[in-house]
Amino acid sequence: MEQIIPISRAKSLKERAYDKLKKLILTGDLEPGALHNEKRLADALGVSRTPVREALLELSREGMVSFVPGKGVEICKLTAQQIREVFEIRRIIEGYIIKKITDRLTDADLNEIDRNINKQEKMLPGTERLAFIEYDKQFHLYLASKIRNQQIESILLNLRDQIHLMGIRAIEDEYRMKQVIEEHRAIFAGLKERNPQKAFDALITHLENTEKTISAKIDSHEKN
Amino acid sequence: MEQIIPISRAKSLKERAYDKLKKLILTGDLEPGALHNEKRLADALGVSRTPVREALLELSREGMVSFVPGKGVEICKLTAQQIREVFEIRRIIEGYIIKKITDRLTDADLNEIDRNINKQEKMLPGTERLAFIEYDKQFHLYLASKIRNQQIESILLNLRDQIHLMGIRAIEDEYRMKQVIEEHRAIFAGLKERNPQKAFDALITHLENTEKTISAKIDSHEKN
DNA sequence: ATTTGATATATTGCATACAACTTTTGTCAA
DNA sequence: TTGACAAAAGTTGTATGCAATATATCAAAT
Repeated sequence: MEQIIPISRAKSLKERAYDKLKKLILTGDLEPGALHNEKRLADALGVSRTPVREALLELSREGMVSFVPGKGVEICKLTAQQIREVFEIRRIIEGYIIKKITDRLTDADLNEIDRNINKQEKMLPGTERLAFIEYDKQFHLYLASKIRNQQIESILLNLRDQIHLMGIRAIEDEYRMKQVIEEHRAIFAGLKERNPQKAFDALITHLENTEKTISAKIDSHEKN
Repeated sequence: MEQIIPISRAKSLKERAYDKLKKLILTGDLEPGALHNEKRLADALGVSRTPVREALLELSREGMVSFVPGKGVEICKLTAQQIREVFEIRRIIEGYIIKKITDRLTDADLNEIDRNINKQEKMLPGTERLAFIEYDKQFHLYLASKIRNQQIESILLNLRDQIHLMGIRAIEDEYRMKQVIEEHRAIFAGLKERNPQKAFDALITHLENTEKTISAKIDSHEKN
């Protein structure tokens, strides 16, 4: 029996350019609102314009950058409207998911979720925002994976980049991090008790609090 | 005051290639499962590979085609799983939308919806599937536009192409077309009465019936 | 007959050159 | 000083050629 999916296929230059650019955006090294052109980005990455261009097209579809005719590509800024929209979608979809999966989760699933929360908590004193956000992503996407609907998963995966971008700006203090862990635990409690409504309510509370935190931070940043 | 958005800006070759290819796929002229290569498609469209390639990348992201290494691009087939997934998302999102907009719709909105249904009905005797599907699209997207969440609209817009593909195969008889119109009227009735639950129930019924029709057709087609 | 390996063929991936378009700059006139 | 207009610079859009890679073909050996 052969391995169908290669363990680690060689990545194309386009994919590497995509990964690299996305990372630069998500870490904030490419500042929102800044203009860049394909040539300069290509030179910086040491490749030609072609793969960079294709990577940028992909990023523009995801809303990370936008092409400005005659000027270059702009690293997208977060707007209050965008935040509102993202969290409205999350409440709809993630809310639906959690109700549907509550009594389907196995003990192994519950353990996995519990482990995730514990690891996130242990890592907390260091205040490594990027790692913290990564754990948050795992928590939410793990729940989504249980619904067995790839298109829903990919919708949430796309939103994740925007959420990451928001998180990187909003989660600056350890206080909110502690809150997040408590809120995750509340969701977990609902799941463990096989109580869909409780899990749902905890999730909505969590999403609303997160949205508030982010909105507050963005508003104060926008005064420039 | 200048017009910010040009009335009809010149479309790039990439955009025209995208439109053309999409049309060919949606009309069924490019058969599902068939393999094509960039060169041949480029020649057929009378442009170079570059814009065609970028159009194909866009289409692959929308799930209309998929790149098969060393062989070409494959026009995607519809699977039973895909149908199930699309309609699950529609129930979640469109269901949420209709509840939220019911008591926000103006009289003008209601008239617009009514006109849409009437036009669709009038056009019916000719049994023009493509036009019929277009009216169906307008009906559902008009409701979606009232929620004022661009990201939700774009999610549904993306699904629309898949729905179109399904519809083109499933809506073969005039009987189902008449049913669709009745179901749209039932949704409209709920909206006009400002009764969210009634509108919601009618929508869910409509979506479930549509899914059943499509699934039945696809199942019988798949026996080959 | 089957498997193995080498060769040939087809296709994409990438680099590069050029054309078309947009913005910016600078000059000249009112 | 301001406005219009022309020239210049910068940027993307597109075509094309070549390299890399994957698949298909065919012959030879087991």
